[in-house]
Amino acid sequence: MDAFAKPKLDDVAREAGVSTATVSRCLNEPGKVTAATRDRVMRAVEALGYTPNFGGKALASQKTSTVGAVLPTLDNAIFARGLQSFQETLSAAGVTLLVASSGYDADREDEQIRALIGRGADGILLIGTARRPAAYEFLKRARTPYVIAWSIGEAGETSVGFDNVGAAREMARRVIAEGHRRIAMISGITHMNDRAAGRVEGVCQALREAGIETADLVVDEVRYAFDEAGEALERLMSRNDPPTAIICGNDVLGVGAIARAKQLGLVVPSDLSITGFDDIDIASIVEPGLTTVHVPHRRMGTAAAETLLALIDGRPVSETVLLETTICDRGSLGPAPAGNRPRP
Amino acid sequence: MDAFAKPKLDDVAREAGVSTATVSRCLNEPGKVTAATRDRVMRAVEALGYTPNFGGKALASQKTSTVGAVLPTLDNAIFARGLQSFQETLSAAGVTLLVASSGYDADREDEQIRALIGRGADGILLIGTARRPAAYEFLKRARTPYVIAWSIGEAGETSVGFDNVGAAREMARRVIAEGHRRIAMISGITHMNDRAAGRVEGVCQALREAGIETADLVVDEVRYAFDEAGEALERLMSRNDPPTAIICGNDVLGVGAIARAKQLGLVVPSDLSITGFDDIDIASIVEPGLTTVHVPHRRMGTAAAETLLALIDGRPVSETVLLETTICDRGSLGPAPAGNRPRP
DNA sequence: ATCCAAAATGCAAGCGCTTACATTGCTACA
DNA sequence: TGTAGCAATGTAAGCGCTTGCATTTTGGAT
Repeated sequence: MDAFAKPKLDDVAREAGVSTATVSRCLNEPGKVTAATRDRVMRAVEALGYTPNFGGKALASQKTSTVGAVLPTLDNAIFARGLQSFQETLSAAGVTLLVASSGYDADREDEQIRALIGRGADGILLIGTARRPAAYEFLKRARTPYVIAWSIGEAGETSVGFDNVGAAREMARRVIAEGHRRIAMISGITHMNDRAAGRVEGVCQALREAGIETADLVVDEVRYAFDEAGEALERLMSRNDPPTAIICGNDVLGVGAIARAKQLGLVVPSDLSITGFDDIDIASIVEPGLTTVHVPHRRMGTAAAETLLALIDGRPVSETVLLETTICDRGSLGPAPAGNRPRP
Repeated sequence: MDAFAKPKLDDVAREAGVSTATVSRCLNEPGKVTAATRDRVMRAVEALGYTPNFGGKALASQKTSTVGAVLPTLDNAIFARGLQSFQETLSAAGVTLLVASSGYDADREDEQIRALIGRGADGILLIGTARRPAAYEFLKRARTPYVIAWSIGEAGETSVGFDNVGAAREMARRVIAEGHRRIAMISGITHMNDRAAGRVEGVCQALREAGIETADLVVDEVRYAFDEAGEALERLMSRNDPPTAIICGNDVLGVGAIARAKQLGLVVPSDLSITGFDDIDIASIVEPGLTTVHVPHRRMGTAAAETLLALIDGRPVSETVLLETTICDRGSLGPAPAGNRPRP
């Protein structure tokens, strides 16, 4: 073996005085090899600094021990946190993670799914259910198993998530129970985003239950960013009938709204109640603390990984893993003001 | 072709009435093929829903169009954010990203580096310089190019980072300029973490410059978590000579410290000044805003990706890309209290 | 000692793709 | 019309590994 060439299975076999088959078995099914041989082989592997060639392995075994994940963005703590535990679980199983992000764009998501399939991902993690049919086509055609997280998928799809509609409904009920009637939402863009849409839907349901005209619900859709939430808040508060409570689609929006409300001289929650969704760190750092829906992101990541691994191995999985959410009361939601609040 | 089998190059070739070589060229070097042929081939690809087999491709071409990144954790906005732009840049170049995390553990990092090399990563992104020699061994042996981010590497290493020592020194100078003399640090664990160590070093340098005994500098090392910072703060403030300013190793610690300080009834910055490092979202959400070192994480991610891609393609790269940091004044650093503050 | 089943090992055929080299089919010019 | 020269395409040899099957070895049981 040329000193500069990377050692291959053949070299190890020669060094150890066995066949390539035995070396391969040593590495992949050590139980099938005598301790003595295994020892000799391992020593040779060590001596030569052998690392299996990925392409060869993937080609011969028709699997990559790699799974992919397509997230809207990593730049939001909820996905980063979920991904972290997802990755840890995979890593413990000897599987590596391919990461792609779509920037909340359906076209980009299609592309990324395709790319991951092309990279030989044995399975894929997807966020939410709303995407164009083409994406599901690729997956089906490639026979690549996938798991949907953050939402509950349709029948026949495997998913690990929580009830976005129900959780938002519950939060809205609390808001209503505090006496609020003029309620608004700052939501993420609902187009092609079932989680954002579900949260709006949940709020609508609660309003209907309470006999509040849902046509009156003002929903201001913005991208998930502090500033955007701040601007939405200003828009909402400068209406003729400003809300007394604003339900935000997630914590980034909630915190952004609180920050701007304070800048405008509004006191939260006595002038205006604000709620969030997710329960990320900043929800407990901001003042007042953001009352929000706690979502078990880490557990979701772990469960998603376990489910996906099972799917890949052909082990049975429960089609749906439904995680519980709870409401964290931190102070940003309070009773509706008694009289009419002056406009800012 | 069996209707259930995945189509392969052969199938496409047959369908289009050309050889596999031509199909391959169509896909990889379209310029080398007549428009008419290309058309016919593409139509066949489309009709069959062909996707190249990753293993085959990797084996034959000896590259994977894949790069890896080993981060301490994704569960810190700075890494998540940097990784996001890193990934975007790669994706634009048709390269996919393998992600692994070490949990700030050197053994785990070794493992992960090995795993990524084993997965055929064409290049690897590493955070910081402190790791055991074995890790560099693997990289060298596998001849896998790598880029170090977040720090400046040694000569011969390619890195994209900033001056941790200098930035911390600058911050400490500011603190000293505000009249503080009893200064403490809440630092990340410095063992095998050159960034954390560098920040401590920077503070020491500034103290020396100012003629302050560095032996007096109390450094409380904790893991990067709000609560840990809170506890460190309590420890520091219950000393006989509590500090009037605490320089924190990053924003997570800084925000955790501010939160605990407020709980203890301390007013920041009039009773106690606190500074951070990184400039993540929460630094501007907490009250008072955290005076901190702004690090251009996104630009770092992008630059790291560009550098790594160049390295892989054998294009020339500048060994070191040094990014500027700036100090963001947000209010948590103020003048040292005139008299002695009562202990909490 | 002998024989046999079971365990360990070896042999060699692919896995699906790229690419060096050979071949074919043009164009253009004499 | 013949042919040099080049572009387009085809041929086929690997790339490094896994694995079904054949072969050898092992360790009892007789």
